[in-house]
Amino acid sequence: MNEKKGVCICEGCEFRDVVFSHLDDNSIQDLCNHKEEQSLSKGEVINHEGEKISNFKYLKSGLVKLYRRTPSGDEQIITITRPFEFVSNMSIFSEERYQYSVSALEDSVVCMVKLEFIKELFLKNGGFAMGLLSKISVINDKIIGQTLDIRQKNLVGRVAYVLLYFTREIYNSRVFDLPVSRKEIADYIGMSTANVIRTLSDFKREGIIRVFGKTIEVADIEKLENISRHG
Amino acid sequence: MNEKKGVCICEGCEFRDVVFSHLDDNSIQDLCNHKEEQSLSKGEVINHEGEKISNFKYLKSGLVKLYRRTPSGDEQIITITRPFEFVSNMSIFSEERYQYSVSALEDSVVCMVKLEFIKELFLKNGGFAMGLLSKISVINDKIIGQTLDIRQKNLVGRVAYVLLYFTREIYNSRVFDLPVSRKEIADYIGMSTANVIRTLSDFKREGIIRVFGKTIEVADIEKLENISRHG
DNA sequence: GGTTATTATTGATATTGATCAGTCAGGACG
DNA sequence: CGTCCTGACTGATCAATATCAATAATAACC
Repeated sequence: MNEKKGVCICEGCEFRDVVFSHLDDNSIQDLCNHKEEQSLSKGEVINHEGEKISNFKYLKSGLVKLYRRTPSGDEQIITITRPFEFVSNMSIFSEERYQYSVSALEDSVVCMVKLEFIKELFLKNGGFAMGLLSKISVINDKIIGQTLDIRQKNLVGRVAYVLLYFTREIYNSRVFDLPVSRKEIADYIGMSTANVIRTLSDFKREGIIRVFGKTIEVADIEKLENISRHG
Repeated sequence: MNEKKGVCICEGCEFRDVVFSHLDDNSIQDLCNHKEEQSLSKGEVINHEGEKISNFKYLKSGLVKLYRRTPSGDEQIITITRPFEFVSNMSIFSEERYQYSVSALEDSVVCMVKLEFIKELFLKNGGFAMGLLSKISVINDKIIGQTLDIRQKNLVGRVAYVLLYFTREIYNSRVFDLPVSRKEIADYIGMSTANVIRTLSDFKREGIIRVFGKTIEVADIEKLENISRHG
């Protein structure tokens, strides 16, 4: 978990456009001086459920999962998301502590700024505040929508749904390396690991997907969409 | 659907403390002059999924359900909530149109202000912006948490969970009139109506609840908690 | 490069929940 | 007061999914 401080290359940061477009160059420079970057390897945890929130964080590169632990000790994955979709946890302004954990599914870089600093900015600058609120709302809506989508489908529909999610939202490619284990897919869609595997095997047998180790190719995306829609 | 305009009794409004505590008396008066109240009878719809968002709305009194329609035409209830917990839809600042529908489960009063007006206030007044963001975050976290809680339980656990939800969060009483049909409970917890009814009958048989028509009394709340926790 | 530990896979079986069909009870209304 | 209609309820059966157990395939590690 390697940390760099103050290295300011914000000019090229994609996130700038999303939330920070309301800041002038001075404010951005100021922000840069307050930011820290953190490189994380696959598997490392970014936030722990229950930990005190002290930084505003966003994902600069990589891929993360947002999850919590159920009373029975299982992991429940809330969402999987890539850069700029993920702004800290949702609740940074309303809660003292993280509601959920976040960890890296691929090597990732997280950018962080002291929460106090962001709060001041938020209070001073209405445009920034509005941009941030919009961003957080969109993320929340996405999570809620996803959860409801999944809830309303059956096993095969859910598996098809995640495959399409990786294809479209995460990798934007019909061929990709699965960044999660079968068990993690199961934790995400709320089904048993054995049945996730079985369903993937079925898809393989029917020629809907091809599997080479961790690499998956979606061969028949229309069929997958149909299954996801009607499942 | 009866509308009153400009009647300003904001001094007594509980919502004021929640979000509007950052406004001075003038701003509040100004806000009052821009607000409209709407009385709705049980069953009436407050927002339609897909409709254009033009007002900031909050629930002054009553009880509402937030729901959407699945592709197959079933209703999927996202949450059931009482006054001050519900601030318009989440996405008022990020989306053009409502993502979900909202309708009244009991006679309700909704207070509304033109969205433009709230946006201006948001831009001008950082404290107000922060208050609003916090409120929206809390609501979102609650919805996400609830949905995850439900997802992770089995049939009996889910039914126990909603009964406890009504007891604790909605009515704060072990005796209450169910504001929803059995089918709505089913749409809420994602199970079939028949099985919801069966489970309620089981609870009745085991002496965990008593049922007099629409009225429910939770007789053994510890047992219900156990079922909810382990179910 | 062999050994060990995980993770993936599959089949058999047990549970859980959905569906279907039918009855019942209560309210709305002529 | 009867009839219609809707929501509540129940039993029987069927379908979906979980669980358990036993290998196979991979990855991790000395």
